Amino acid sequence: MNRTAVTDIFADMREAVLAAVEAQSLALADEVRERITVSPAREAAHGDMVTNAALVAATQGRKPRQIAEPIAAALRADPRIGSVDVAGPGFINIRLRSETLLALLPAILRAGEAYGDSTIGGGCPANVEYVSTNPTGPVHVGHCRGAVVGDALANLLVKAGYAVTKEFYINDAGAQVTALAWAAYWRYLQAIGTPLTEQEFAAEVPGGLQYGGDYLVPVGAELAAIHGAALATAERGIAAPEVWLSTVRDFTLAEMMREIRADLALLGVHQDVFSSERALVESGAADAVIAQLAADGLIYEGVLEPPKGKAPEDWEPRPQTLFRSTTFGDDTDRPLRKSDGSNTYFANDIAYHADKLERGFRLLIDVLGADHGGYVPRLKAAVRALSHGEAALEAVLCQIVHVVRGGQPVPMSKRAGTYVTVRDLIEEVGRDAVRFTMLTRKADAQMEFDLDQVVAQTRDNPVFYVQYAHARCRSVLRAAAEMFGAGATSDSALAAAALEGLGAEPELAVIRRLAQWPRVVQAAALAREPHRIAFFLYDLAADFHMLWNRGKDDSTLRFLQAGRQAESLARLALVAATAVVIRSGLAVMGVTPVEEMR
RNA sequence: GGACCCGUAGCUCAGUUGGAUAGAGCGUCGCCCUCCGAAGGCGAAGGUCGCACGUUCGAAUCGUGUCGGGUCCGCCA
Repeated sequence: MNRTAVTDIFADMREAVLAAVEAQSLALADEVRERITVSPAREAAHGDMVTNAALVAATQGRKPRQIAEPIAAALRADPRIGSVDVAGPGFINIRLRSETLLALLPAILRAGEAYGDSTIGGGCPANVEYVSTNPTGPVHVGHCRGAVVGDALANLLVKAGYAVTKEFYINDAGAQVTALAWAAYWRYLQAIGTPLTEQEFAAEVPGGLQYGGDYLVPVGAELAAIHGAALATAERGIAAPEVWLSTVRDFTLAEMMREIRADLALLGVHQDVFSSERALVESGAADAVIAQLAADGLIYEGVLEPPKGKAPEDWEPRPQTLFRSTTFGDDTDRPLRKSDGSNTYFANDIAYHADKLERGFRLLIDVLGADHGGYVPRLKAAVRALSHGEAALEAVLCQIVHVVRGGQPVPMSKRAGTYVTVRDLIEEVGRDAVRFTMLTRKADAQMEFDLDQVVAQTRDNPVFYVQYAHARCRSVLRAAAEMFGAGATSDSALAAAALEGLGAEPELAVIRRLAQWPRVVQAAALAREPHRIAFFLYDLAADFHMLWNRGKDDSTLRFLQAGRQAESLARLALVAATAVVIRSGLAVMGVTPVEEMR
């Protein structure tokens, strides 16, 4: 649980830079200090790292280039640094001694997959809520992206030092659950041999028969096996709801949640807490939280303005119980009670988030579909009001996924129940391809999921490309174990290998990339953007594939040097460290590293 | 009418939270296997970062406006 920061050469060098700046008797305000960064050089000609320290610390009297030079001089005294120069408007370019870079390899091998762990989360209790759906059917591709993004984000936050709980909110309290019960009841009547036709049955259902998919057929059969004909009339027709509704509803809900959890398990998603909206409602939590807000003067009875330009036909002003969300930046105040006095979904959701706060979470992240974007401001307002500003709600919005095959859209019809389920998707392309591909776009960008591309074994399929790099690493290490014995080629043995033979440019390029892993983790965690991990791994794989191919032209770059064990082990340390970082990244994404391609 | 998201190479997308000459893949063209996995690699061509102002040493990134695409907007959850 407790993550400790492991080697982070960028953080180390930033400390050195700050010390060098302060040695120039430059007083740094905290906000100036914060803005000083040490980042990878964009171009190899600039060295390994660049800092903006002189640009940031410059004042009217002291121009960037003037203060850069003494800072650079101070840095030159650092034994880890090879050379330092000042360029452009006042950038300080740092080139590390190659020994400094090489020393990362044993550090990475000793740390293993813990390399990249960070303490920036500070143990902050964080709750990541994702998938949260109406339990009315199997998980389909629309939920899939949120499931993967939420799960990877939670993993990422763990790696960054947050105390994370993964949570699922079961929306099991609304009218659609009653509709689900009717649909299951229909399958039950069919199972016991009702004389009713589907049309005759549907005519009796309030709101019409929904959820026509055949996934409820087994549920109906099980109900029949358990209850026989006891839930129907003597003629096997529709009995009074008091006879069957709560029984069928509860049973069906349990079955649907079992299905959903099984689907999520196929995706590799295992959440810690499942919270029931129904349980919350029945406990009276919504009324309690409304009373709490009222005590703070944030509740009033009022009439909302109709939306401008798009007033519904049947609009008529009605007094409602309203929450002053405008106090916290929302556009309009929001209703908590319907005109019949029952609570809105929003009221229940406030109670749910109040519950999270009571459980001690200080960072709440909701992973939602983009169609909930308009709902976020009122929820943020509620969390700010309830926590008196001590906790924050953040929303990660996932845009829609279009499934295509060979450029043609795959039709999805929810009404017919034939829409693409996660189960179908995983059967076709595999769990790892689904998870990785879902993370190859920013969450808030629309995505095309091309069924053909994600199984293609070419460079334009990032899943394959990254897996291939790892498989190549493992392949070399297997060959090395044959050659030198498994004892000499384990990660721990390689961590002790002498590294003098290393240091050619393509090798250093890989090590520079490995060096970035901790700061990638931090930046991705702070931005709540797990997709950055996927792009980092793709870049690392590219560096590694390049090195591999350079070995074809230049035999000194080959990993296995016949008859030269010391040189081989030095290169194997680089290979093993690369494999470690790929595994570390894939672990965040929830993707299995493969030993060989098939 | 309003809110949120997006707009970067012919196409699909990154861009390290304000840094230097804006990067990948696909597609096009030209190369590299006697050799650890060529399921790969190297190179060339391709750009007014939608547009216009503004903020400052410096803008794809921040602000305002505007155009285009998407999502949403009181008793649905």
